[in-house]
Amino acid sequence: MTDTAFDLSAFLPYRLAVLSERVSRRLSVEYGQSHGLSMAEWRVLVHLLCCDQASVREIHAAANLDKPRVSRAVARLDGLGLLRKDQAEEDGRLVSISLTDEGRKAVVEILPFARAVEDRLTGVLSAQEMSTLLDIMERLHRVLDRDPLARPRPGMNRQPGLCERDAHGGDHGSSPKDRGE
Amino acid sequence: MTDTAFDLSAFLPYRLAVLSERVSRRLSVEYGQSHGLSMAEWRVLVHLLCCDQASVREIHAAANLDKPRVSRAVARLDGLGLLRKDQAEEDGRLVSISLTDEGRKAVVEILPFARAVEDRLTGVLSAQEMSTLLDIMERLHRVLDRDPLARPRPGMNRQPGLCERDAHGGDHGSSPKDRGE
DNA sequence: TCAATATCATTTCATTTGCAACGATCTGGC
DNA sequence: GCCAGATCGTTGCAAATGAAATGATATTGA
Repeated sequence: MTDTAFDLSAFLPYRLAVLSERVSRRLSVEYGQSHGLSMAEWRVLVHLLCCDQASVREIHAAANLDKPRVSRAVARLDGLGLLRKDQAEEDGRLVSISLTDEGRKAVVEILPFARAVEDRLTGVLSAQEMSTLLDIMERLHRVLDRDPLARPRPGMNRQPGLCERDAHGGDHGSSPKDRGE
Repeated sequence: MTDTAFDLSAFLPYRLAVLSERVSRRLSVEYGQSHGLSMAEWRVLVHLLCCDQASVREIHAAANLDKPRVSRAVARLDGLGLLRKDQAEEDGRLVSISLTDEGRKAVVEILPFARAVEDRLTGVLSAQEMSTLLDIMERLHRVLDRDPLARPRPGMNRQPGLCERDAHGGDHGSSPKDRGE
């Protein structure tokens, strides 16, 4: 048992972290340097572009950001005039968040550059490799889905490509408390 | 041109970030709850187990941690008695960092659990899928290697599995300043 | 109707983070 | 030998982070 032999650089969690961080940082150049946005703010804007109207909770669930981060990102974007916060009519607790024209303009401006970063990455993969990669990632997620010590998977639990529209239709989760949100 | 259609959950950088963060957080349970270590501290210990003796700079380069993080992690681990800081003889600037027996004991204790997390992940992949995944990740890195706006790739630049032993043999980098470290 | 509980968004607060600056040390040219 | 420039590790400091607390609103059940 050669238990003391361990190569960090071959450790899958480490490799994933290194690649992911490098990609994320490269992407952040596109929304950071040109528009002064943080990653959280970028994700909020992108999600709103797709969903058109969402609550803090929905963004939290769909963009892999904890609630305080969403709340602060939304507050700053509101101050910048990139989005609007309206009180939801059907539920006084919810905040209905939607892009302003200026906000939409900003995202649409950034989008091609973000796509370009992604395209350069996917450009070195064949269609089948891409499909294999997504399949592998999905299966790794499923391992964690079965692991009680792992966090629940964010967003994209339901049909992919569908932007959650069931804002208030009751809670799907099982945990009784506000814990962990 | 359907420019306003954009699904965050299908965006590769986002998918990578979500998976990586979930895996990292699951792993952190193993070294965090049992030994009260942070991710930086865990990586420092693991690197030392392999390299046996290293400087802050080497750990910084090999473990994907910026210099202040390494410095602080090392300081805390020193306070916990898990490692030792000696002044390097050949260069008064360098600090020679090495595990204490207690430190080695701690890593070796954690290692099986870390491996178990990795094994559950890799367990759902065939040998060929694993090989494909590593190949794909390597190619994605190479895209960023060619991108001047991306960060240089950390560590594992040289032969994989080789623990850097060229502590003071001159600088390999090209940038003239202390910038970005 | 009213009390008990749950959910939503925000805020509080202690900690962590990361960039830049710093002092100390080493190297190379003169 | 000596001085300019580079590198090493640490620290300062402002900003980001995240767990828990808070206040407000909804829902449930008696």
